[in-house]
Amino acid sequence: MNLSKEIADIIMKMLDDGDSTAEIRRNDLAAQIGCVPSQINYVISSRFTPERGYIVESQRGGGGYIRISRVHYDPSTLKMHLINSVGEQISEKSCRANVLNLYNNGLLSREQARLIVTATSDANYKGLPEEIRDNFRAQLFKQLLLTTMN
Amino acid sequence: MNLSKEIADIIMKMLDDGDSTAEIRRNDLAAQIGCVPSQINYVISSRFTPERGYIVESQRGGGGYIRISRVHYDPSTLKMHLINSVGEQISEKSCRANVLNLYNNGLLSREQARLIVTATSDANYKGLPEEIRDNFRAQLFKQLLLTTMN
DNA sequence: AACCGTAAGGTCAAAGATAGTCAAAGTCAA
DNA sequence: TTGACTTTGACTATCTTTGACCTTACGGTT
Repeated sequence: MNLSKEIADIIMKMLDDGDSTAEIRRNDLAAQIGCVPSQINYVISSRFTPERGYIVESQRGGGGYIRISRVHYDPSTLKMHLINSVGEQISEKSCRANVLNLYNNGLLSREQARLIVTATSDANYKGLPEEIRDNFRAQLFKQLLLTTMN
Repeated sequence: MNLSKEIADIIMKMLDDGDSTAEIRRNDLAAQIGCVPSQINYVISSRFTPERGYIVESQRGGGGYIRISRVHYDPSTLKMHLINSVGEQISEKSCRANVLNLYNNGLLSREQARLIVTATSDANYKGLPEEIRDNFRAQLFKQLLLTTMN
């Protein structure tokens, strides 16, 4: 297992244990794991992002800390944001990434995610003219997202 | 036996052994077999495709991996019969009726049924040439049903 | 209050570690 | 001979790890 995952797991564990809040001392954690302190920052900025539903606060100086908390956004708000941000076209890749993201955030069930990925896969667009696939996908993707709301 | 088959066999074996999931490290496997790493990609993209019931996830960088999982389905279900009975084309109406039927028989969750109806509605096929809509719908419908079979 | 030293955490870019893509070359059966 | 499938490797993209240097906070001292 790589360092980043190890660190992420530790933080996750703390979040699950307590009240959805993990407070760490960067240097101590780094020393405990045996890595450079900035590695902690890397893990936080790559995995505990606001998009994934985390809020991070920190304080420098003596008695400093990093506090990570998990928040729950209103699912339909997030989905509406996404729908609005998808333009007239979307690539298969980008679509898939968005679905994965929603799934990881618990905004789509596994079943839903799977169906949406299938419905927006180029593999199933055989026979559709290349130049309209991304348009069609965008249209369908937005509609499918809407279907998962309410 | 050629390389590709050898690699495919190894992955198949892993899928059979465990919980229908095989996680490999591309470079290691390539070294073990004695081929270039990209050969692994070739095997995966030619044999472990979504159409054949596999889902592939991967991660680059340190601690990277390729994870292949199989979605299995029970061929004796109504779904399989239905899939086999859907030909090259299907109308929106017929499609909807089938979904409703599956739902009423508890073979699809409400969520799933809703998504499939949306994905196969003519309302979302604006921009698609009339003459290919039913073909397209049939193709997508079958694939979506497969996706729900896991 | 102003200053200063120490104790945190923050940033950023380079180096390292994997995986992905693509096209050319090879193989083999029809 | 041809076409589909396979094999290779150069090049690319992405994620991780590390370390040098920067900024901020707190607590004494003057």
